[in-house]
Amino acid sequence: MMEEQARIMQALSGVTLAGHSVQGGMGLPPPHGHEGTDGDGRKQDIGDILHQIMTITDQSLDEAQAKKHGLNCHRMKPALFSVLCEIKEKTGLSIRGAQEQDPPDPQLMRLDNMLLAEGVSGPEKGGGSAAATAAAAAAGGGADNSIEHSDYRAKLTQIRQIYHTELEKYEQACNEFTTHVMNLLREQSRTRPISPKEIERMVGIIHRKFSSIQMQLKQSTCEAVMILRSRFLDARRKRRNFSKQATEILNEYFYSHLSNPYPSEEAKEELAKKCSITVSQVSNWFGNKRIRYKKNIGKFQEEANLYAAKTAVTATHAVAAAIHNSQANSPTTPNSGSSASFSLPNSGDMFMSMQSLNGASYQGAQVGTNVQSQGDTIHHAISQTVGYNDGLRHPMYSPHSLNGNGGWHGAPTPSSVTSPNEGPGSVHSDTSN
DNA sequence: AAAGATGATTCAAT
DNA sequence: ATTGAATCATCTTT
Repeated sequence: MMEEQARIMQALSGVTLAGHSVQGGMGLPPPHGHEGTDGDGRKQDIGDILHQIMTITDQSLDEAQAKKHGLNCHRMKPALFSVLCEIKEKTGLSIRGAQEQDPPDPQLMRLDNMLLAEGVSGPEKGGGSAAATAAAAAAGGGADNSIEHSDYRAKLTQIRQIYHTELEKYEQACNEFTTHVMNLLREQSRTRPISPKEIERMVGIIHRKFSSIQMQLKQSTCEAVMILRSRFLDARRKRRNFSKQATEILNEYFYSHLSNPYPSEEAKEELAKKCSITVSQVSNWFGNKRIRYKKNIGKFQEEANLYAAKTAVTATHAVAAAIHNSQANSPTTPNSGSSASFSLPNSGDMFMSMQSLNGASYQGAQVGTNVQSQGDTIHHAISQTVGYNDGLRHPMYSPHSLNGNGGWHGAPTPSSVTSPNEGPGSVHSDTSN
């Protein structure tokens, strides 16, 4: 692309450098064969001209120069010139009015904006890194990536350099070309009337042409940046497993809320903070976890037992305290005390953990009234607990754990009392670790 | 290198 | 807007 342009420039400048001579040559042909012959056989004209140019000799050049000088000094010249001016005045106006709009190309603006946003066309250093970090933040990751960034930034800098040098070349070429054309026109203006407006218009045309070329450059630069981004910043390509700790936390939450593993927005935020990942990553994780768990519960039993036991250890205290609490002031006062607000309500899951710990022994001594209704969940827990107690689980997982029809969403625990109150009061006290 | 695990994305349904 | 399901692309394990 640029090469062509350069070549064209080369050629043109060659012509213009020899400008005087060529003009002389142009004037050389049949005295009446001037530049207005564009009506019919243009190709033939070009062929003729080429032929004439090829056959120019020094001698003929001198002759032509002499002739030209003669014409310029002709006594009738001023008069003829003014006539030409008049004619032009009458015919030229219509042309001029037609091409007088310069709408800012929306496409170009879009490209410009994007390049600016991407830090390609902006200021040298700050723009690039700012855009890079912004993009990184958007892509998710957040904290870990800095080494990959340097690579990305290096490539981006490379692109920016190429872009700038090319742009500069374009600018320079445009300027050179413009000055050449203007020189040409000025030279010609001695023999034919050329108004400044016309020159201006010509310059405008040239600039438009060049800016369209620039747009191509910008376009391809944009593409390059996009490709680079997708290569380096697409999180899918640079997948990093979460830290052991993070999966630990997530799993704890998941298995301790197995009856309804849909963390609220707040819970997600808290989990995200604890795991130093983003909220959407938490959502992803739970989405994947749910579907994969449901898809093959057997495979997750061990894990489930593990985390059930783990949370049970901590939950036991809580539940025990709660039990104590509720037994202490069973009559009327619920549990609005300032002490641990283990709002028993959400203990549907806690209870499950208890089950895991104590086996079915707890069945009779229900705390409040609420737990009974969690039939399905309890079954689930029990089935898992059995496997856990056996040490090595035989494939005795109960596929009905998810409510037979499949689960969480389709039939959300037919229970009436306990679980629904996950709503306002449940601050999701995930003090599970 | 093949197989499995895992985080992310896409698409349709709600 | 959120979710389930399928799928992709990568990482990890075997």
